[in-house]
Amino acid sequence: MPARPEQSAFDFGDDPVVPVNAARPRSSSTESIPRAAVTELVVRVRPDQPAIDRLFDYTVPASLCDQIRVGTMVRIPLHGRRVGGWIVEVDVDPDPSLTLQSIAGVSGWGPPSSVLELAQWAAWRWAGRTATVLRTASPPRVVRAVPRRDVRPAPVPVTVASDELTGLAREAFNLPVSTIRLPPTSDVHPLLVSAAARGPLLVIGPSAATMRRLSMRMRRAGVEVALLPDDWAGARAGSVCVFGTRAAAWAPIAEVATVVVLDEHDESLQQEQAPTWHARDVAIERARRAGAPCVLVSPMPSSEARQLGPVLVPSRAAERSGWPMVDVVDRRDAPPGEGLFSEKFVAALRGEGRVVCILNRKGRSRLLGCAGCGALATCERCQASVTQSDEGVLVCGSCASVRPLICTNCGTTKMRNLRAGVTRVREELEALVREPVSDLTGDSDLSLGGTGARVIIGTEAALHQINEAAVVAFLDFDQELLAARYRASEEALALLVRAARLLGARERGGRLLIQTRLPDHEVVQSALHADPSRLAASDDERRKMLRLPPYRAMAAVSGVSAPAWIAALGTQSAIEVLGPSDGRWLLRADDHQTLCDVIASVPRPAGRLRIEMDPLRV
DNA sequence: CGGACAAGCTGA
DNA sequence: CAGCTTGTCCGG
Repeated sequence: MPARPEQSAFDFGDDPVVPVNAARPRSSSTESIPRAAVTELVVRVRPDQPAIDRLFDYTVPASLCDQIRVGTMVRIPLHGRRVGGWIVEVDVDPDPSLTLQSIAGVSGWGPPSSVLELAQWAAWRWAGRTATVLRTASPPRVVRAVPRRDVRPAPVPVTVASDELTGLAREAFNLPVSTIRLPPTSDVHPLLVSAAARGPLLVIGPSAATMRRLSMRMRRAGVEVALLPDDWAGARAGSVCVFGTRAAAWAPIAEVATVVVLDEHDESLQQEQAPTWHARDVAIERARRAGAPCVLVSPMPSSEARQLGPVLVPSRAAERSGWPMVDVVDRRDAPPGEGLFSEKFVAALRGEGRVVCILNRKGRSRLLGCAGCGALATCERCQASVTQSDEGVLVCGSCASVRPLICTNCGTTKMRNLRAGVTRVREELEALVREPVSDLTGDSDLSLGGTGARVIIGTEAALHQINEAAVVAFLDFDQELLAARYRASEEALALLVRAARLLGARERGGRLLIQTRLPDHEVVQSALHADPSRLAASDDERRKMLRLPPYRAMAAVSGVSAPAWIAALGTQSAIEVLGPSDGRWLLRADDHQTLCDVIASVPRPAGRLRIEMDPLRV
């Protein structure tokens, strides 16, 4: 393959680049005698160590001047050692009382200036350090050169049928922030093609596999695409569509005409480690700064999205066809002893095609009772309930001590499994269908061989690892509906969305089977009627009443220096301090502006302090 | 972050 | 009081 022409550092168009001879004499009002006609170029650098949250000035050797621009990654001498850093400003007037050192070298290309500024905003918004965010925004490996790209006209979409979706898209492109409610199995490709016709497009979604697939289809449609994180240099070259997962919110593009966030409701769009930035919110701010529309897409728009802008809804018929058929198995009057296998489930199991059974409990048993005296099996040390591991021994859920399978009350070794886990249910299923049944949990490694079994039982991890099924059955959906998390309902519906994608559109005939004692629950009803607004309505009410996000801004504070920091925070009328519980405080304010400003105003003591903005658990 | 330097602790 | 640990400061 012929080598691609590489562009030299200074014929690149997006940022103002310093000409080689930019080192100009600085006019200094405090000096009456003019300095030498040519002084050295001075740059301001942010070190890549998050703990050093300051900027430092350095001179640039003439030999490196042509590689210097805002964002360039450099090595700098600092306090007797060398650290990395980003140039944040070029040609600055340094404090004349300082003697500057010279940068030690240029390591490569970095984010454009707009992303540098966005990172600084995110550091405020999620109470973190700018350098932490900038690391995410920087190339995974050193980028020495960026490909030259001839700017070509944006491709005209190959007459995408002027269907409903493109109509909704046109509406969305005229709004700063909006959400398109697209059912789980519908195809977003036409939407992306019409967005790409508007100019540089940024597409962010939760799944790397999906983003790869969508980017390849886009390429086949004649659009130049850079897929992150691999093609960072290609994205940096500009005039291209960029696809990627949550970190792509920091894609190194100077200009963007449209930003699209797919599966906006998905929790994996939020970073788990602090700062806990959310790709949706970064994307919205980014689009706002660029004057571009931000289009959120989701089969079940989050309450955050509903708060941020209008939700554009397809016709009832279109939405219905994008959800699978749902069988709700009402277990309220299940005969005792029927266990997890209802008649309807057994019938579905005996049909054709792959059956994926979901039970969010690992191991053999999560709750055991003695077959002799009826006592619940508990830990000898801490009284918590014990579970039975894959190996058959009893393990305490809270102190992890292990003991053999014996009743501490009467000495019997016969135990009744009151809440079976995946390992045990796999054996029962195998006995029932008389064919091999595979189990699949987060610990399973599918890369070796994969599971060829027709019937699969797994935790929700199975929904990420299998991509096709004729039936998906939730054996105990109440566990999801009743989980003690404030987002439990949304998380439960998100599981049904995942399941729907294994089944495909309604016309394919796949069945989504839900065993529950709460058949009237909004989550179940939303899936049954292909109408997520049923959950949305009740969710908004509840969140308003309980003063939860998005009606309030919240942050969780923990870590060894949390008590000291909370003390320094004191009592302020603008924010409410709750806790501590388990060494964790909750802060609440009317909005992010208030909460973030207060947090930023309190200096951080030394030691570990974790501030989790917009926590998933409160 | 991590090097420098100071103050504090230990043992003969 | 040397020799070592622990803590605080600060960087261009």
